[in-house]
Amino acid sequence: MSKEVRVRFAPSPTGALHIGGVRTALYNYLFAKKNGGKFLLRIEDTDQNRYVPGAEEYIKNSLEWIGITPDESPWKPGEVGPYRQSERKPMYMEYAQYLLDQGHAYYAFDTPEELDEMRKRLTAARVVSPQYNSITRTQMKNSLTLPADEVKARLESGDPYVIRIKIPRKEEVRLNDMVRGWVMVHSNSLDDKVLMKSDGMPTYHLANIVDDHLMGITHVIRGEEWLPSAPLHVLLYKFLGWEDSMPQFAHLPLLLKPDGNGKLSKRDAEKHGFPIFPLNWTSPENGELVDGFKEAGYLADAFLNFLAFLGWNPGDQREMFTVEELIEAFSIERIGKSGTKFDINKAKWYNEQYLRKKSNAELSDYLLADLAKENVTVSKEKAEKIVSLMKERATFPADLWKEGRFMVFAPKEFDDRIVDKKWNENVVIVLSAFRDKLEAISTELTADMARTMLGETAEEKEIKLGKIMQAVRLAITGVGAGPDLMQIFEILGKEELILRIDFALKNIKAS
RNA sequence: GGUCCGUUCGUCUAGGGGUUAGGACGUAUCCCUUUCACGGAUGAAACACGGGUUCGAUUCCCGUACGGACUACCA
Repeated sequence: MSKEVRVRFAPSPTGALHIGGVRTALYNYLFAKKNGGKFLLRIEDTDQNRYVPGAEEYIKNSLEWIGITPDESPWKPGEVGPYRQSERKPMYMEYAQYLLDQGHAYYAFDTPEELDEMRKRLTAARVVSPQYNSITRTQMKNSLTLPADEVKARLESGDPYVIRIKIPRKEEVRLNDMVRGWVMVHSNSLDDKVLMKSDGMPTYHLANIVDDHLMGITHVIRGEEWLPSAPLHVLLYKFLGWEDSMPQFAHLPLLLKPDGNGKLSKRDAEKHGFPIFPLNWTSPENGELVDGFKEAGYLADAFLNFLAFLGWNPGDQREMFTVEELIEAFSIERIGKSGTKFDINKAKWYNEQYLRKKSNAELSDYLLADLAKENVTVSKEKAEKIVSLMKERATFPADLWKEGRFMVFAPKEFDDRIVDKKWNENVVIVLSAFRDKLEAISTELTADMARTMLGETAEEKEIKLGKIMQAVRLAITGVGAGPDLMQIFEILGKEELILRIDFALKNIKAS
């Protein structure tokens, strides 16, 4: 029997969660659920300088918005906590010490200035990539070069030090990535990465391996930017004696800029006017507010569906998926290898599809909320009617109101272009006569009635209805295009219609 | 520069030794609609290049080009 699948999403609380991060979280979630496993959230806050207040909550809220709440997290601890690396600080030294004892790590006392100097010197000597490695470490101040008593003295006197991994020479490091296959790297190209910082905190590399091990992580699904350091991680598992329980790796393709090349950034989002964060984010540093997908009007299920398809596909031609269906269909084998350019049009398309699937009742809540902001109230029933007319033409819930204001507010101005083109005597004749007929009826106006009445009126006046239809629309709505006019008439009702016709007749002047 | 990863329509992708190289977004045209949108139909549009291997390569191999990631006491 194989052990339970456990995966984790491990972001750093350094700011708003980027859409790529959300996708990583989603894939982890889908994989966990597909395999009946657990999805954990671990906060990687080992860099205290980069900690941004509010970022943790933001991550939590973002995941909750799309409904992928972790099974274990700082807010819902399981058995393997704490779930914040800063709170796990005391746990790491033990493993660093073990590596030290095994000769797989060493103390290094070089100051930042000395490191800088070393890099400058190597660059000047035209060394291709200046790094702290098996060659250069022999010229630096560390427990490999310094006499044992000096090392001891330095440690005892509290000299600042870091612990570095001692990368072996001439060793082939290989790993079998679930999306990329075998990746091989020669240890000579690896450098002696810092494992423990001078502030006593582990670096990502150590913390990550220790935590994944201790938390029973079986699969590491993360962005491709980690691929170059994966061999280092494999070495660490080996040195710590955890080779047998080493998780399987899956490195996800990157999300790329929509134009040109490179990794998708906040800058691109601004440039093209689309969101890049799931939720609104107000930077604590400068108070700047960046729009999130949610606030921009993207529906959670549409966003999730869209996100799932950024680098993955089910292998058949379906593309509308609920979370449950995604879980069912998901597999790492079907994740693509190449980077994915971000296309906001596809996101909009998904949103339209999901918007149309929503019931009028549900959608009317959005409309009612928007109306409330302008201190307007209409009945739920009327709101639903408006929504049913508007939803086929909306991309975002806000469009319901933006494009349908005339359903509630009588137009005060009329589109000049349509006035110029379509407004004439015939329109005035038919509209006036229609208005009087409206006044004469005693029942509620229905769309069918309106259609018949208007048709008859035009016939009586011997005017082609087609010639004046758009002008009639203009008189009632102020604009030249929109949903079926007769349906609008029904929703407006005859009193409102009469008022609007009177206003139009009085205020529209043909040029 | 070095290491690693990648490359099918504009974009996301399916496919995989013999296919009219399929779908979706976008786009064009037409139909529907007394408007616009929705919807429907149809079209334009792709295997980066060069060598192998093979009867045959877009598919396998090698190179080249191009793109990307990484190259911190950041994750």
